[in-house]
Amino acid sequence: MPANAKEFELHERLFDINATYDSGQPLNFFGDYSNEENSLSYSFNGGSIKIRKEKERLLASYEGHGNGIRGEVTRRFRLGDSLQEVYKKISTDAFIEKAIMHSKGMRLTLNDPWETLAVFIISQANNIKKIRMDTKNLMRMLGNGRMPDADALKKAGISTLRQAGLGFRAEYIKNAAEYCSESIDLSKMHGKDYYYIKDALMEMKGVGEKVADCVILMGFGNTTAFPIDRWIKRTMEAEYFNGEKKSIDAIHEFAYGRWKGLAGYAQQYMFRYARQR
DNA sequence: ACCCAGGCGGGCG
DNA sequence: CGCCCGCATGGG
Repeated sequence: MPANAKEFELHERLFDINATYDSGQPLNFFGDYSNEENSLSYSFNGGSIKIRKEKERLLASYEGHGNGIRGEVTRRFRLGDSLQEVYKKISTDAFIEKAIMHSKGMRLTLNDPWETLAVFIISQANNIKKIRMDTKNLMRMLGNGRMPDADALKKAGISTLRQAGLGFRAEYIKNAAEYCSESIDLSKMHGKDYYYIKDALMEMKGVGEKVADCVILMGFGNTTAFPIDRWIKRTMEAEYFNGEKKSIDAIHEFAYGRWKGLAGYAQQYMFRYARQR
């Protein structure tokens, strides 16, 4: 650790760093994980934050100038949420309990809304390895190692975006970048109503219900949102509907009825469990 | 060689 | 509505 990186302890024991990283959340795409020291790092305010565990102690450090790092980490990993309380409330049946046990200590993360929107546009009909690769390409080519903001992406040519590996999603990203730098200000939408944000996001061509729900959950922190991708749809149909095909609307209704304002947590645990099984 | 991937828009019946 | 298809690209 460099001399200017002061390390401090966070008093949270229920935190599985590997599960949190390896969960298809935005930090899985623009953060870095080290196997040797079980640490997760990501850029913040021109510097770099790293969290790691030593025995059962959770430690964080920051490389660069700045303060408020404790607040950033607390907010980013939702340390204000008691996972024990969350588990108690969403443990409605044996299946979800298995999913929870499988990733016990996985934190839901709260990320920058634009960055969340961008990575989940890239995620369409894509796999996690390649989403990560595409994201890193954008960071290297257009963002000086950080996720490029809407302005930077707006100025990029479609051919550049295709070079980054985005394929047909290049048009969607370009479109979203224009919309977010000209027509709406995502940073002013925190705390707004679920449907208000959802409608605003879905104005963009290339942003459908799934991507919008991901942004509401992981970009705005509304845990009512329940993103339904192909894994969740298959899993929900198998576990809760006797294997019958169900519409997205029907699954949403069921999930909200069952897990209420914590449906997003249930979704994240189910997603990781389904994918790793 | 083939199939799949944290979808979405558009066209068709 | 629901269904199906193409979309671009790399990994298994």
